Amino acid sequence: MKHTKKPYGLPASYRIKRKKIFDTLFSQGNSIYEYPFKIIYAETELPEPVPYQVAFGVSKKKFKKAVRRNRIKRLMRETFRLKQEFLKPGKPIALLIIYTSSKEESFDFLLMQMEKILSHLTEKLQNHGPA
RNA sequence: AAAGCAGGUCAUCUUGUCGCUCUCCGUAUUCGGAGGGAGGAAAGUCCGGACACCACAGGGCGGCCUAGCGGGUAACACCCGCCCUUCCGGUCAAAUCCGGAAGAGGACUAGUGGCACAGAAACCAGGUACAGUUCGGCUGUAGUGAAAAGGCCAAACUCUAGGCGGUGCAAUGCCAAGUAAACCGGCGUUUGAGGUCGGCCCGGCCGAGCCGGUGGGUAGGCAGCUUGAGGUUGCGGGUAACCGCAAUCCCAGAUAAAUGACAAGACUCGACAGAAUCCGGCUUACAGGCCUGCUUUUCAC
RNA sequence: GGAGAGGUGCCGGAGUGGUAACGGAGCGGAUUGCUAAUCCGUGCACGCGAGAGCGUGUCCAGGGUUCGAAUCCCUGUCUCUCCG
Repeated sequence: MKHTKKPYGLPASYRIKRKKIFDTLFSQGNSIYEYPFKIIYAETELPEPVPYQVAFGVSKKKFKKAVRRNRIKRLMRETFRLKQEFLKPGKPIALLIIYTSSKEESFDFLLMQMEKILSHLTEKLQNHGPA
């Protein structure tokens, strides 16, 4: 038992905190899309003993007010927290989840789409993963 | 009671489950418990400070800012009181008076400059037409224009009075890790390069390295970081802004960056909006509730 | 978070108190058998007019100073740049 955590928790160690990881994501990352999310992901070494690290992004161009951006990032974090069981990577992976729409969607819709995109991602990783 | 105006104040609430962040406790980064967890504007960054570094921030020129008088304040371009000017309303009208609103409100009898078009003439003056004349280029009228010979403009230069050194927490100090004490060119070591971050000069201080290019490494942690011109209540002073004293309280501190989700319930169905060193103002955005004062109308006594 | 710069017609871009230059695009006309090139005219919006044309407004938005503002001052808004 090297690491335990609450099944629906999302502590700080599961979030990306290094600029270096963001640089790898932007230069070498692959992407997958399912409205309104876009996930940029890359298999890479992580500074913490966790299976994955996440970050959430909302464009300032699309949401000018800080309150709205905060709101959407909180909804995204919440949906990921509740649906993270659908993400089963073989290797350590970093992912950046970006909100691409310019309007705020309902929480239920976001839950559904988050489940979809994480399942697709897991599928894709298992097909191309251990090559 | 209703409507309007002005000022102040509050900013949906309650419970449960899941989750985030900080502090404390339990041998505890991971588990558990207790407690704290956005705003009146947190915003714009428009002013004023505190604080930090640059020299204990010094002199001159330049530059920038402020503008009635008095007070408040750490300070201000803010706030309070008074005066003045302009505008609106009240009495048939005017003056006065009463009520209200607005105002960057020193100086064009120091100088410089500007006054388009129109008009005979526009700031050095000059003198058109008509009429009257005491014949003196004297007076009046016409006409153009915002203004016609004594004026206007300083949110024109300027003058007067006063103020301002610069840079900003990505300031600054410390710890750890790691690369290359690399290569090329230029300047310099008491005959002084360079630094002293705003423009220039002077003076002073530091001073053996500095500048440009090529190429490479790291971008982690701690302090600053929240107890403060602090909040609440009471008493006292002052027309007021505000100040004094006493008691009491501790009320976010993140760093790819914490306050969210779901369920249930209540009502007046919830606006604008999210802390990033910290305060005092100003300005802008904003659903509604409550309180106080004034005015008008209606009803009751 | 902090420090600055700017916004002029469809596009680029001058003007910094007195009638909004200039270039390109577009549109109309001339030239041509047709097109390109060339030459001439034309900023935009609204209103009036049969038409030629005329009037009013317009320099990111609102307010102020002034006889008069794209220009000076204040407030807001949008865009861009720099700072370990």
